[in-house]
Amino acid sequence: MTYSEENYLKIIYHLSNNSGKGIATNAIANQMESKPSSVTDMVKKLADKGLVRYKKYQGVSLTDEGRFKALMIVRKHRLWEVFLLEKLDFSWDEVHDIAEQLEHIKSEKLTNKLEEFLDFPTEDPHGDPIPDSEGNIKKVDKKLLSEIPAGKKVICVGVKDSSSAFLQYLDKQQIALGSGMEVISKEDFDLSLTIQVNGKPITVSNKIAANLFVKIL
Amino acid sequence: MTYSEENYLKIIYHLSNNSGKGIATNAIANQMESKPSSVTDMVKKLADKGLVRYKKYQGVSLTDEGRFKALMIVRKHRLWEVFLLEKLDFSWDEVHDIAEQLEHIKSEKLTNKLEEFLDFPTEDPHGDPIPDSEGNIKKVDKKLLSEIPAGKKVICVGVKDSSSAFLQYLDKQQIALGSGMEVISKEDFDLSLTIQVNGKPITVSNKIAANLFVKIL
DNA sequence: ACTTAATTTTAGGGGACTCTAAAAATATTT
DNA sequence: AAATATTTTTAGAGTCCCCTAAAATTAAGT
Repeated sequence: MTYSEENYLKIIYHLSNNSGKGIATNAIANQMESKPSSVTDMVKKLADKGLVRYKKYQGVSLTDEGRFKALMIVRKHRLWEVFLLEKLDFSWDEVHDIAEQLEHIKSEKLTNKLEEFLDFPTEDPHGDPIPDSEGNIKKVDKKLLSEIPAGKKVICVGVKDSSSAFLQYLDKQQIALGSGMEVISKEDFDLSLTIQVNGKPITVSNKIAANLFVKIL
Repeated sequence: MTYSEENYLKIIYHLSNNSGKGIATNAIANQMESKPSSVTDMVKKLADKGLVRYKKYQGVSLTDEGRFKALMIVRKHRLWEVFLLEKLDFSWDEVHDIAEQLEHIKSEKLTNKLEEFLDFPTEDPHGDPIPDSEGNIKKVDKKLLSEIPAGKKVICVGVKDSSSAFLQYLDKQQIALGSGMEVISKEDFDLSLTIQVNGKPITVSNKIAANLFVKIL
């Protein structure tokens, strides 16, 4: 598998999560920062290799083999993120970009030894579960903060967007994985939330709330 | 810089070591496991970028900028080798191939943090010096075992070939970096050597001796 | 020095991946 | 349901890197 094929598989995997429908060419192109026509070409190639199912104009979905391959890339990505944070002292907003490169290193033995070196972590620094070497992945039940009604107490368990900008915002607000918070009120007009964190109330936009995963206590 | 350009630079660097002459197209092609015509193409590209000096039929040599870039790749390669051996418990015959991939990861910060994590090693598992972040590299004075006359006592300081096959042979003979040995005799016919190692004499072919670096005591 | 051999370069082409522009199919609107 | 808008695919082309085969240059042998 080439670097590019791996990236396509990974993105198709990330877009697959819920609905049973095929993934749209356009959606893949947006994530890949490429053009729909390029996606069509690549998707045909992946279909020839048996990694995706594809019918013209009907979108794409992963085969079992494709899903497994994607999971192995996600596995490597998240293990390297843990390594960068825990062993090399990177901050959680720096690890993603470097892991995008490291996820393509091909050596099963390396991946497994790295996992052992890190003491078999089950989550990466953004709260996402790490698949094991068989491709098993823990399903975490989590909701977006934007979907929580006023009055509920929650705990922060992950982020949807792992861009530097967003993660640095969270650092500034002293919000980390494990932070407890309570939804005080929700503004109907712009869907912004007022939440109680670290003992004081703060207001966050809907865009913020829609990128923060929480678990209801 | 692309993956391929980096490999060319690295190989030109390794071939440059002594003579002041340009490196032959053929020599590069052999190391790259590609064809001379491909080398000509790439070398033109590198020359356009100011990384090598190139005149038709005259061979290639690195510019200062090219040399620095090559040193940074070598630096990454050797640091990752140390990581694999010391932290992940790989054996010295396994680290080279994985490091060939890891050397292309682009993040100066990662390289420097890795170096710090490993406690600023000065040599890789094969005895080769590790360039620092400014591109300074220690010159080690070492000779090939094949050039040592009978009667001299030496210590093993490195290998020229780092293929699995050769390193596993050394393991089998219980020869490692730091092993002391004495040249007992040299056979004129095939240039094979009889050497005293670990208290007992063994005979090694010229091919073996020409791939083992030693320092005279 | 002249012929032969080896090396190196050019010429032309192929595969992987990407793009733009135009055509085809599907979705949406009225 | 017809017209319009959107999405998706095809067609053709460009870049990067590699190849083979043939031509040019340099090196070696007699």
